[in-house]
Amino acid sequence: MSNLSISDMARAKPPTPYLDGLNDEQRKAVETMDGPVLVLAGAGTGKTRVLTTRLAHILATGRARPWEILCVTFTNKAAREMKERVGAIIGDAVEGVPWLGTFHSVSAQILRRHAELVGLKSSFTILDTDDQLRLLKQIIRAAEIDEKRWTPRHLAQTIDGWKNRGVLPSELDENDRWSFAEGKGQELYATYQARLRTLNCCDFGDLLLHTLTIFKTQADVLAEYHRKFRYVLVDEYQDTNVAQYLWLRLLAQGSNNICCVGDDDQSIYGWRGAEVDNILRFDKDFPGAEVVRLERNYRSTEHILAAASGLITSNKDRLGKTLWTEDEGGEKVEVRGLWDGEAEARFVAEEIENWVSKSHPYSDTAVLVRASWQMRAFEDRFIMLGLPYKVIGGPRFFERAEVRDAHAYMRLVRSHEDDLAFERIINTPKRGIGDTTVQKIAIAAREMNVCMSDAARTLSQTDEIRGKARTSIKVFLRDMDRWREQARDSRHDELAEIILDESGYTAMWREDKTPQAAGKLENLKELVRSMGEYETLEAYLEHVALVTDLDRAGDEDEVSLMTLHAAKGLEFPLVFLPGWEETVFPSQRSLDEKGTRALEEERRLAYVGITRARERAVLTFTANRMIYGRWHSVIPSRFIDELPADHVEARSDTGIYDSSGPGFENVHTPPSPSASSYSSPGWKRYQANSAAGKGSRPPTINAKANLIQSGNAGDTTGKWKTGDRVFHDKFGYGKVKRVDGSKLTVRFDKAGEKKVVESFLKDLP
DNA sequence: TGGGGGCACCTTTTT
DNA sequence: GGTGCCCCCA
Repeated sequence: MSNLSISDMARAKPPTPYLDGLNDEQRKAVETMDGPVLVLAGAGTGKTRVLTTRLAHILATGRARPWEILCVTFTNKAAREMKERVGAIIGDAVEGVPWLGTFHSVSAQILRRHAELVGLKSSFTILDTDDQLRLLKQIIRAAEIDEKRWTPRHLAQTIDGWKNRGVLPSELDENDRWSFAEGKGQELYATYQARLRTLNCCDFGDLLLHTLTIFKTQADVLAEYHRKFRYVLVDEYQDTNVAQYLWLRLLAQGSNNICCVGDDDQSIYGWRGAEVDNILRFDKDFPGAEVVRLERNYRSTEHILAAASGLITSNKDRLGKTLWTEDEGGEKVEVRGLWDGEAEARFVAEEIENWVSKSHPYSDTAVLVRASWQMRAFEDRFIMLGLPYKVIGGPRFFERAEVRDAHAYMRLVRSHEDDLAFERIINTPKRGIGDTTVQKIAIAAREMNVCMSDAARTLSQTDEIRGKARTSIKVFLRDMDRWREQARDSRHDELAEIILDESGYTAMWREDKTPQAAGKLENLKELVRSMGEYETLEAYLEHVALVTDLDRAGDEDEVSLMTLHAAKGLEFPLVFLPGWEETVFPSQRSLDEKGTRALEEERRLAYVGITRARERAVLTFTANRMIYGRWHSVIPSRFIDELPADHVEARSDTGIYDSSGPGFENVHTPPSPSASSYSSPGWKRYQANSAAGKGSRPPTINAKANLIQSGNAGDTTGKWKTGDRVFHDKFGYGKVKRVDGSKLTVRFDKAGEKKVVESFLKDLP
């Protein structure tokens, strides 16, 4: 391993202006070459800058030509950003970095060149989740498995998990085999793969898995890529799964020049198969690896950084970094307790208006939630106030039904063998071709060993299918033939318009009087427009298969509302982090499923959240939370306790938590679920379930009105009787002394005070 | 075949 | 609380 020192390099090459302004650690990360390098880049330390500069540096110093560099990212956004930034440094030559892209797009490129090695044609289509589920459903039905108990979704997840680990059907171990439908998992997986091959299809996982198989089994192909790729760059290494890791390791064996950039503290996709372990054992996987730490944060003020750093030290599985900033002081992280979700939304909206009134733009602020259902309360409030906002990562354009229908038409025109497309649109719009007819066609197709279009053609000439269905099929097939004819000599976007029109698809939505219909028509217009941006139909379809959303103009002055996951890589001067309550954040469900590992991942999510803030981070929790129409009495997140007190300022508006003194240490944490007030049968059942690894929701506690009855988990009807233990927002815990219609007399523990709480029942919302 | 009503579901989701 | 899915009925 020869490691040139920085001065050696400076001597060897002329000064390089793009290196100006980098700090020492960043320079080291850019210039350390000739061996594996792991750049541990903390939040806000200039990760993307280092990666792009490194790529530019390799090109500028003539170490490799653009097509000799493999550079993989996870998102299209990151890939695009890199292209732009490298372009800005070294000029237009980037157009010629053909192997810069996402894991999946690079894999697709490779796979198209060698598809026949895994039994596919190079024109294979990339399936989306919807197609995948439909296919799996058919397979489960065919295997006569109870599809209620073993759902297609469940199978999709299981198979995805296997693919993420790079495991083929034949390679499953005993444990895996039994993880679905009493040992039938393996067979189903094999059937699914065989079906995909017949249909000449790939799902997302296959793009990587097939490429991996080729690398593993075809030494000459691998050698070709070893010769080709002299440098390998990887972004967000902490999010790689096992398949991606194996893929990278095989490719990097050639040059041994691999540079991975990542942050173990920001690994938040474990539930999708990402393995933090990959980054944790980098130096063992790649012997002689240099590890460069980027620890200077350019984003946040001292308090924000310290609060986040303090929190993340509770994690055991981490390499450890000490982030620092020159931006001393600033505002402490604010923690606020609110009565319920509505109060929380009111509070956040008010704070945003305050901020804006000090002549800041709305776009300075973001609300980051754990789960998307939390967004609604904020949307309601924002709409009521007329406060401009946008939801980031909402329903995806290319996943909308109407867009997918249109794609199916195009796919079927392109290839009449696309059975999935055929099934999707044969009766959309309604043509009187129902399930029975489709089933007949499917069975005939299987018997004759032809595609469904061909089977339908044959059947329509016999008496197998009669009446309306028969004429409809004939018309449909004739239309298809005509469109295929037209496809030869018309632009694909114009053809799309013709097809949507003539098939009656547009008309279907025009006649639809539901409020959504107008939006659907808009989307179809947008679809035709975006098709026009691609040279060919193939290029367009490849693009939509690998890209999940259209770019939206992001320059409007609006508050951003999104999940914590969607916030990775972004930053805002003012960040709100609502819903820091046990069961919500950390999410009870992920804890139930994966225990400690999940807890650490939730903590990393908290870390990601706080580190999005440049100037102010405001964290809120409530006492009562409405989840799926039920009230839950909730307690503050353990993550709040884990924040270093010196960097936090806590206030409470609820009266529940003792706010008599200043400072975080005076916030009274209510009893945890193990404490006496939560020792009801419901809680016990819940705890037993959790311990046994079974997911179950915490019991519902009646929290309507201003009075919470503690521990009546089973009974949520709001019946009160003498002796009930109660909890009041102002007076704390107490005992019911007398019940008189809607009037309660309660003695409160703390003050020993007797209060008459009137008419709370009739105030129920 | 297609529409209506009952019912189970309900996290995060770069590709 | 809202939605998508399945079954049953016309």
